[in-house]
Amino acid sequence: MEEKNLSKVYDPKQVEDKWYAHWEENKYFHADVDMDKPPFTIVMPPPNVTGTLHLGHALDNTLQDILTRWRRMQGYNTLWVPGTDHAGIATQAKVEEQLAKEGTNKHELGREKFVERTWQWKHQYGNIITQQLRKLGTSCDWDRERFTMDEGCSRAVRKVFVDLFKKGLIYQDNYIINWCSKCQTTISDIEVEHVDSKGHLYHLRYPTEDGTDYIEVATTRPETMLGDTAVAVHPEDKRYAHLIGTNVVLPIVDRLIPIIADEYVDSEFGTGAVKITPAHDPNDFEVGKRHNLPQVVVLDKYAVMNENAGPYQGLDRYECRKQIVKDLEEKGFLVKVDEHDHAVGQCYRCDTVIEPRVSKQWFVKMQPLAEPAIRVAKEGKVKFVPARFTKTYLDWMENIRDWCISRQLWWGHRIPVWYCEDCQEIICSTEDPEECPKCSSKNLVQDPDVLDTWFSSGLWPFSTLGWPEETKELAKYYPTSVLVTGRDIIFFWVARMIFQALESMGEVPFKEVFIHGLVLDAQGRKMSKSLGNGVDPLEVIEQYGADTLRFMLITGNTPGNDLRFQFERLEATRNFANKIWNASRFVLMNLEDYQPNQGELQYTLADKWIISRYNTVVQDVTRLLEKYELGEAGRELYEFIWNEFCDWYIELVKPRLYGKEGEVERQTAQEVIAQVLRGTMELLHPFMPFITEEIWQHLPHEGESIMLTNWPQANTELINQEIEQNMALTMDVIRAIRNLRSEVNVSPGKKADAVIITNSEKAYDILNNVQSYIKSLATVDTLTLGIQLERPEQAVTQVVQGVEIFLPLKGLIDMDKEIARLEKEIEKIESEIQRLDKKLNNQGFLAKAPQDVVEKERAKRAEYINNQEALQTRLESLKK
RNA sequence: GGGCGAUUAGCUCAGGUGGUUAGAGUACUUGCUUGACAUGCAAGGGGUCACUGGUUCAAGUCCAGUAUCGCCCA
Repeated sequence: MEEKNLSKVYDPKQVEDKWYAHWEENKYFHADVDMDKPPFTIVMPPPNVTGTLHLGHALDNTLQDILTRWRRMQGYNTLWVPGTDHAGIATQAKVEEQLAKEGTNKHELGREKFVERTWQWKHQYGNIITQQLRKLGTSCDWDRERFTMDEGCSRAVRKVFVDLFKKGLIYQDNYIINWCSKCQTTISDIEVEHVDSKGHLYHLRYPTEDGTDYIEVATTRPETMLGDTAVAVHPEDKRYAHLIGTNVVLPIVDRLIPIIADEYVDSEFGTGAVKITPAHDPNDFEVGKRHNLPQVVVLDKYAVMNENAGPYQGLDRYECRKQIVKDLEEKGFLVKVDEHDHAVGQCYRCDTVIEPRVSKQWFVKMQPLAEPAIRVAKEGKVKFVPARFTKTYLDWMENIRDWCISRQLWWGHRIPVWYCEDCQEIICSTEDPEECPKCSSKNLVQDPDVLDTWFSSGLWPFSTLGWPEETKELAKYYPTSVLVTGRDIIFFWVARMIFQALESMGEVPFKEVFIHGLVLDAQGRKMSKSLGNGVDPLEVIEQYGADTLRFMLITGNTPGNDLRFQFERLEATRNFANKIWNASRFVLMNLEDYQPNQGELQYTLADKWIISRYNTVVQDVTRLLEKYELGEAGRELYEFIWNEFCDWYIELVKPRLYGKEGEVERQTAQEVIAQVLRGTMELLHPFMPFITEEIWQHLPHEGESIMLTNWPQANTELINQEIEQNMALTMDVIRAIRNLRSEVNVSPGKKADAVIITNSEKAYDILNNVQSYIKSLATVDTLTLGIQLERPEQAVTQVVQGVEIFLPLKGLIDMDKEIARLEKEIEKIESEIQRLDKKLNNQGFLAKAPQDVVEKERAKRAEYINNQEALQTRLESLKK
């Protein structure tokens, strides 16, 4: 930025990439583990390697970057660990897609080659998102970037698995799981999304064994009847009591199945009798276990009917449904079909309808792990911000079910379990075993499944710091300070990190969890590929700059709430960046001969005021950041910069900077404006890192970079209420004159005369001192100020804080209009006085309200009375 | 069915521990080639704070209930 050739419009492209490269090259983001300062640590929620940056990432990482930059400036030993997640299903799907284009598939390639190929893919495309994060300005320690499948993380995964296995907390069992027939893998309960949809309720008739009677059952999935192994009724349901223990004949397959009694049945729903398919429904599975019912699997892993489906073998599940309904109807077993709304489980990745299915899988036993995880949240050792999310977390933790962790994929952490082909021994080990420890056979086969991706991300806060090695990083930076993530991911990730950390480290993974909402489109809908309403943050950055995107995202809402993405707000924020730019341009233009700390300075009211305001802002912004109120902090900076620094201080300081009032005056103005702007840029730096660095570098400063400078400290002695009040009066008077000018259409460029009359010596002194401000900011030619002056006849009037302001305009005033205006104003003030009178005549208020509140109300009343009397007097003199 | 959140200006949102004449941005009206900025400046208009009760001297703010919308869980 050559001070003389600044462009009038801020162009982020000239600034952002340049500074990011500079910071990164100089290792400013790198944390020195040996630095003897208290640590501040964040681990980044690792985005999927397959992913590209979306607005959710942008928000999440902006929040983290603000906290990180702020703490770093405060002097903490600050570490922000970045990284990516291997994203099992998603990544595998990408590579499979590639193979399909090449006319091959993973089976032809073989497992080993496929995994190699996926690593290749990762090396080629896996850093797209980390490059995009750099565009956003994230100040994470790229030297410590991690990947959930790198060597260290993989060691951590194996160790945890083996430890849990040895404690009996990981087990293998035949159980009903959620099967995605498209992804060809199991998924955990929380990966199933329940989507409301319109379906049908089919009422079927199952004849009794002797053929004299029948029982009617209702189902939404008639094709599963082929796998029915019982009909259940409620034990106290009188309608069916006589049938319990007898058999019915399953239509079409002609198999005898018993009628059983189980409390799970809801007598009110449908006919009160339900068909039981233990192999294809989670509830039925439990019923089946209680009653020792056989499990008849009728669907294969492609959701196609299998050999147990008799004539329907080979049909897709939905074709089978059509066919079977038709057949049942023909044979008289179909009673009726009702419309029925229900929630259908879908795969969160591909939206395919999930098929519950019995199969042998690995599980984590949750009860013993959940207990300490509940305790730390209740005891506040892990604190959620906002606090209400503690309840979301606890509700889930307290009702948790065992976690199915095996996935039928090739990309991921392979389960460290081997089976001996000779003696059937099961070997669980952190190292690949050479031979069976029992029979010494070398005929070992590793379990083909891999682990749920969230198993490894659950270890992220300590695996990234080197665990299970006892690294310096682990000692210094663990537990981490805060975790920042979206509220949609509390169950998936936050909960799992907490219990994994408590189990493996014996300590919480982070002290606080800062939860934010989702970024929605302008209409308040979730952004999704199918709706096509997504906004690409990189395009936004290209068009508006990263600072603008960041600031818009964090000032647009309050913690935990969702945010609507509106281009209008983006423009408004871009204008703010431009405003900062131009204000700085102005300051720099007037700083060419500036020499810091030159002799005695003469501070004016405006100087003392902006210094007082600045120190208040330092206090407020720091306090708000401590409370994670980042949006409020940003908004306060916005208002300070635009409304106070630009609109008032710069305007007030112009004459002095132009040298119209002497050399010391000019030097003082330079000193104050340079210091306040520099401090303000430092406060704003965590929010808008690029533009603040660019400006800071051109202002008088010490140090290499704004991001390494000390966070401003408030000097409370310079916060001065009296100064602020005096300035408020000055501003009120200036506004009043401007308002009067506008009322009577005196064009802004035209100078006018003004008369100011007050009966207060204090007000006189204050205003006498700021005559030059009033003249320049209200474009006043001759200003007459006095205590007992004669009131001009031909003039318009306003009264503020008991001070009467006149704009004498001979012949230009419509007296009737002016009278009407004054009457309206008096009316308004009188209603306020009435309101205050009511309050001040209330004995309860006088007795119970704090004294200072009462005093404040009295003072307000006195001022209104003062104003009202002045206006009244004026009105009467005009009416004469 | 259970839980959580939202409801404040035309629109998008702020409003620590109750006490402001209820704010901002945007949109709107009027006037401005103001020695940083028209991505700007100045002056305006615009709100029964969803509804009903309650607590209190005092409620946008606290409590209970109702309605509408959204999210999560079953």
